Amino acid sequence: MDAQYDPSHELYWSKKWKEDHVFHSEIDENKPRFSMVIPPPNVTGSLHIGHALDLSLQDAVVRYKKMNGFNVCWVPGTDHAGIATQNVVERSLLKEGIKRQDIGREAFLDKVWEWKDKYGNKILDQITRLGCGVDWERLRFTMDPVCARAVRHAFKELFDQGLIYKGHYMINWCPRCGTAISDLEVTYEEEDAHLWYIRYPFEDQKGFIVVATTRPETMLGDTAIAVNPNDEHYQSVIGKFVLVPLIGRRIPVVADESVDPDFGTGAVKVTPAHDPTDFAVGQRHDLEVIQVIGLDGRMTDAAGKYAGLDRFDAREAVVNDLEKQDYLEKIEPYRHAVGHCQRCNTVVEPMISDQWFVKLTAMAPEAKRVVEDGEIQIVPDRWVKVYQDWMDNIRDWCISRQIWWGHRIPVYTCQECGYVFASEEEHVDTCPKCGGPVKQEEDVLDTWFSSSLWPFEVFGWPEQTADLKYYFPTTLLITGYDILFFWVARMVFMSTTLNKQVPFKQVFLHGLVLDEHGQKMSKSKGNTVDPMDMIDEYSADALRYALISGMSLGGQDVNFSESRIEHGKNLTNKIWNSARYVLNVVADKDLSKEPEQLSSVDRYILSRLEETKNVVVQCFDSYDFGAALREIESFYWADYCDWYIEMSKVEPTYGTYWTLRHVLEESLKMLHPFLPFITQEVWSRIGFDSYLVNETWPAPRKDFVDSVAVERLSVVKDAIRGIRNLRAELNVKPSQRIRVLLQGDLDSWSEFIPYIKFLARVEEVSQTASAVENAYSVVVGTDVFYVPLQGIVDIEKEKSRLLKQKSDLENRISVYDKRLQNNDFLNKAPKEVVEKQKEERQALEESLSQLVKRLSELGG
RNA sequence: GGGCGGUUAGCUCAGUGGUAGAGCGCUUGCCUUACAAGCAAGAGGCCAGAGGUUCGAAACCUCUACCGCCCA
Repeated sequence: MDAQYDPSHELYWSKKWKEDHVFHSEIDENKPRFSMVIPPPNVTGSLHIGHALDLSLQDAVVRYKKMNGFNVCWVPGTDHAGIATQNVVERSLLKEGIKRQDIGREAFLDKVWEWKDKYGNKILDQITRLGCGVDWERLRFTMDPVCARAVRHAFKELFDQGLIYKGHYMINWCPRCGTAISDLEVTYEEEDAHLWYIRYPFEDQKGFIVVATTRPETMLGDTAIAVNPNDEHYQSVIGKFVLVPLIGRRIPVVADESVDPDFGTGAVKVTPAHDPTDFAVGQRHDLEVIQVIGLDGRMTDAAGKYAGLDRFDAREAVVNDLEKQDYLEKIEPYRHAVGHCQRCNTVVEPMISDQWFVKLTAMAPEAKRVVEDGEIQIVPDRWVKVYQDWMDNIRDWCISRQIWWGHRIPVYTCQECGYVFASEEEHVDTCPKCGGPVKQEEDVLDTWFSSSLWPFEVFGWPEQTADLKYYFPTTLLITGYDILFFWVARMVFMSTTLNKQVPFKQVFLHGLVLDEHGQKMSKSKGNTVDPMDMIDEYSADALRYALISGMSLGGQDVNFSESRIEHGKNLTNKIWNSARYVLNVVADKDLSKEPEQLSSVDRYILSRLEETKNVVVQCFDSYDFGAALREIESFYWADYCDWYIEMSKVEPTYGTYWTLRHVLEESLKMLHPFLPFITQEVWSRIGFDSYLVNETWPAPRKDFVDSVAVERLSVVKDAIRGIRNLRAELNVKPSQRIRVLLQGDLDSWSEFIPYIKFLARVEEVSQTASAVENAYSVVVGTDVFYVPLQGIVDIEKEKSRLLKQKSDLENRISVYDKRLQNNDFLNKAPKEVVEKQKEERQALEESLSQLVKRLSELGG
């Protein structure tokens, strides 16, 4: 084994796991079941750091559950990402000067499939590289025939139940993507903008009414002015008519409750075609709807002389003309939230059009109930409230997209009789009623529609397959809180409606990965981290370490830093070298039998191992993965490597060798969910030809719990640290061995003297009945170690050392005294706490009296 | 406007009512034959502020300030 750990074998193991179907699951009624579906990543995408965290966590759980005897099934797959994928292919076609319309729908879709077949495996390879133990034989793509079938079935089912409908409503339109998008796909950003105050003259030309707007270009589509019915200023104008500046359209002043009297002048313009609130006002007052902005973001013919202008150019032009013609009262700076397309950041245009909707308003109560009743447990539970609030304010979901790549809406209209129906069949040519020709809807479904069926469609739904019955509902879902609404909630809607069952029993929502200063990563900030670069530079284990060790129980965001991943790399090197040492030492030993004799030091590390096992299991069971990892790491590095391995070098016995090896093996098992590669590699170096993930999780060994040994060792460590500290302070060369005299019960120390000699570089420890002249001293409890040094002992230095220790002790004791002299404390605190405090004070007091004695010997 | 997080060492963060921990960074000394990707020893904190509950608060409650996120 090399002195430095080389992670290049990671490639070997990830390939082996896949080739040997290590993570393949089959139905097995004799084992407890654990099933989970991967949040399917975008097939056009590559792994980003957020995926890496999400996948590392899932993999850790999968390995942990598998080692605990579960029949684990983790289903992998990718998402067809309608708009994103279409964009990518459109862009590449455009390089050849081809528009998708030029080649038509079918040819275009062929191109997309070609593209997918060529590049769509990238992210799957990356998942493999990260070490993920997914069931590759169950790999799914959301456009697979089985998923397409599921989508059609789900659609028809919901359509027939009246839970999907087509409607003429205001939706969010992205002019760049050329499609409707859902409310969730709009992100609002605060922007510095303006409020333009525009004069609308009354039709009799006697005065005008001033309205404030952030969007002057939409005035071309104004069909009313609205004021609040209770606004005294405007009582007299309600019912009157004004003329829209620049175009002269005659529009009424209406009274509507929705108008905020405190906004602007208290009077607002109403453009039903281009604003959701105005749309509602328009419906209430039966106003005309004039669309002045087209689907391409340019002004329509209805905009008169502005027709053809981009909406933002039109804004400038309109403002310009208003100013010229003296319709502009004033301009104020104004900060407000502007909706952008989540995908391309284009400013979203509210637009009225015919779209398909899922009636979430009808489905929300059940989705709410299953969480309320605990049928689904959301962890951390603070998300429950967020989820419930969202359900309380739910709006129907616009699912139609004006693109080609995706699941085409399975609704047909008979060209003869006009019958409209949804079908589950892949192709429908004739009307089931009259046999006439039918025409299918052109639009495709929101990608999230198929994603919402993911946890059951991957098991063959709607067929009631054996897999579906066995693996569904899934046990756990792990994903980031950022897709709670996008995905998690929608799966609940779909499953509770279509299956009358929850899609998963538990959801763990983790935080997002931020940069090292807690900033969101973004390309424009230039602070993104490519996980594959990190893997290349540091190893997948190190990356997994950096991500998971940064997690805390509350599901906080994880700050990613290179220093953390570097530490992960150091940890793997530490594991490597400690294993290298141990394996070398035990190489020729037959350690098959458990030893009959164990030293205190052996019992100490075995007992600490038991404590660690307990904590780690508790952490896993409470989804505290970061703490689990930190706990094992600290046990392995601080207890096992820094103390036990070092101590094992002193007069090793069979028990020592056995313990060295035992703790190594058990530690490897506990580390395996987090660092699968190095642990597997070392496991094989031990000589095992098994996969570590198929080994059994370390079982508790109550007989190894030995608090006395742990307590003894803590004192021994204090002695060693004390002597080391003394050496360091006095600049004693590491190579120089020193003599030590113990004032105290040598017998009680005898077992540990060899360790003290080795670790504190002590030549000899002998006993002394009384204080030693000309020596430094280390007080450990009631005992004193004297260290006479050749040459002159600096009495003043020794005194000041001891005085500092004395005042530290006195300070600590005074805190205890304050507490123990307080009658309220003595009466009200639990007895065992009082006892413990007394004991602790007593121990400090004993050390103090030794110090005082020592100081008086020095004449201080 | 409504809601949710956060504020602890220079930086990034853990912390379960009983006078605070880690990693990185810093100082000092060590290539001590597992590991310099390491070892040892150290320095460094009125736990954001103010009230309250409690025998006792970094932790529980209330308010304030600031930072961040989500929703409208």
